[in-house]
Amino acid sequence: MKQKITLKHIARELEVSISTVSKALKNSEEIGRDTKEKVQAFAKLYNYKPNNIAISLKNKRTKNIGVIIPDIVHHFFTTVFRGIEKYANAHGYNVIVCVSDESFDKEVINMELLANGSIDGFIMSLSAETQQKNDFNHLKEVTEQGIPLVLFDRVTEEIDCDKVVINDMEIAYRAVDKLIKTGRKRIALVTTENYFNVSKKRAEGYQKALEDNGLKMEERLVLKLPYTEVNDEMITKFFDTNEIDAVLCVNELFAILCMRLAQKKGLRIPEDISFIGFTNGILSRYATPTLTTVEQHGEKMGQIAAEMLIKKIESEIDEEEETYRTEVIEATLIERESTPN
Amino acid sequence: MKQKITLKHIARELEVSISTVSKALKNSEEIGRDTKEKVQAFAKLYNYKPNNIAISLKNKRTKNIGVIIPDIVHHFFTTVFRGIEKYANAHGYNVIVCVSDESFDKEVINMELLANGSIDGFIMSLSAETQQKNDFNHLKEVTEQGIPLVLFDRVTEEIDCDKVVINDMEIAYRAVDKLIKTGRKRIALVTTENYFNVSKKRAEGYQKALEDNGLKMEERLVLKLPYTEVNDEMITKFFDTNEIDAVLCVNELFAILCMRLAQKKGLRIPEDISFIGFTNGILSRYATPTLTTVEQHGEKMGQIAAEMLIKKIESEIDEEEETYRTEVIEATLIERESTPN
DNA sequence: TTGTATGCGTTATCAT
DNA sequence: ATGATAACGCATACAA
Repeated sequence: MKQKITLKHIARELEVSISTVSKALKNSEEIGRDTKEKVQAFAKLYNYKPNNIAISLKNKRTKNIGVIIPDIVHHFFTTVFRGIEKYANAHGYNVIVCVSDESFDKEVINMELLANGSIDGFIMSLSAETQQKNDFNHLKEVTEQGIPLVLFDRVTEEIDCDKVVINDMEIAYRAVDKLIKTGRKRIALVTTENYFNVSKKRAEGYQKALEDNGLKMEERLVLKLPYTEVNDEMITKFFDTNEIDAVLCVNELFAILCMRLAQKKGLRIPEDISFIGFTNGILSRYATPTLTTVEQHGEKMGQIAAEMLIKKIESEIDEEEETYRTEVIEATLIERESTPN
Repeated sequence: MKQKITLKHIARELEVSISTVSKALKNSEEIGRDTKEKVQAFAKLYNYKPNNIAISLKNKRTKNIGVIIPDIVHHFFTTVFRGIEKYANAHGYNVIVCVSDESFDKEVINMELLANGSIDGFIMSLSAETQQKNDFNHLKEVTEQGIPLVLFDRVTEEIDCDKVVINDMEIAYRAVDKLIKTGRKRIALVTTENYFNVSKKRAEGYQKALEDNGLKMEERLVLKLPYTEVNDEMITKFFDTNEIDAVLCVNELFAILCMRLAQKKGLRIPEDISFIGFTNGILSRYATPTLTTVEQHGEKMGQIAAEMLIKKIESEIDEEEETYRTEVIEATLIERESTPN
């Protein structure tokens, strides 16, 4: 087992001082040509690489980014993560991921753990429970310590920091408007409990589009499903007790589930009923029929989040008069078979 | 901005020495009751938390695990990752993820970077390119340095280390055997290029099942698709030029694509043709018809990999007579609508 | 009971 | 041109 070699080893072996070795390896002008060559050759031979931890301690810079997301087995988050990882990696940063699992406690614990020197900044999306409790003290503490933070998608106005979101309201508006333009009049909204910030925004867009087109929003055309463990009955009952000719779903899975049950009921898609879902994931592309969706550009979102974070990390702005941005990414409607054209 | 507080700050403020503070916070018996209380109270008040980096440097232990996977937007890897993350987190470890993006170079670069002190051990699945090149020097260097390594799924026999795999050959055998038992005779295999270790194993199981049942394997019933950018034509042509009554696909996506095109051709599933795919992902559950698949138990795989790694990290075994295990997880056949029952 | 000194691996400042 | 020393934050063996 060849142990990792350190400056000290090289120094001892070559009978020079540690600082000479350090300088020689950095090609410092103040070291003699032959000494430099000797040291560099030896270092190459034994494959010397500086120890990251020691450098982190010295520089008070870890070159690590902490990413905290609610779930990793989830197309959208995965996509954002890819964007983060790519950008970070290309700029010399590594990524430490913690999954909050939609739990407030896990989010807090992980955040505090990483905040003790392991990372230079955070990128995160709030857990369901955190949004529900409306408790953001852990975020506040981190920002007060001067650790840069970027929130994406599931954000909160309670915290002053950089944010990346999509134009949820506008794109929901456009989606519903589009449904109306194709003659649909009884348009349902399938959503989650509205402590989800994004769901709320999407519902607003839905409502506004209806009203601007002279339709009024009916509560009974809004179905709120639990975030996990959806059961078919709720959906079936919803379709049975309402005449519906179009549906906007706040996520892909809800849309797929609804399409299935609607089809089972004998409805033809898109002739009798149209569907649009948020999250342009893999299901949308391969469902039958294929689903018209809102593309959230997750990878771009991640890339921008990473860009904002690294900029903050590397800028030397004197606290206080700090300035924060909220970047809004334009979502795109991807039209497929579930809506007529 | 309240700066992170260190032992030094506390010591200075309380006019005691750093080591007294250090010991007091560890509740050492050798510190006087009142001093301890004073220090602990102060530390709590200012929310003192030891700096992870400093501890890492001291202990030569980072409590970080490096995970290198080919792709993160991929159900199987994501699932394994979740298993790793959960287990690691529950045992006090954080996870640094690097995505090799199926590239040999990225794999090498990331591995070398992390190996310089950032992590205590690696969990990885080989990139496509690495398997193709059959070059594992980067793995060899890491293990020679005494850094524990666990390979999963895409493994190689060239490297001596712990491994976690599924019984690819057996489960492929069982799948094909099952197809035969339901009367199928012309069974196709849709696979990738066979430098993928797992694909090769699955092909072996396929062939053996045929032969054990008195059928012989025909090359023209084996379709090799490129790993990315599959085009429909290749598949269509394959179905047009061959009479086929069942298909085994080495992944979920291939199965979904094939099912679509078979249906387009007018074949009924599973009456005219059955399908079984590897990877029990989200597509399988929501495709029409739903797909019978091989469940690879990714989360369990990740959990076991993490368990093996952490055990190695924390064991004090004297190099040399080290012993490595290969854990084989039993895959399960999940029967759905794409096969008759 | 408390404090001093040393070391983890590196770099930077200041001698020589 | 080279080396000694201090510092990053913490822990611990050893003195006092």
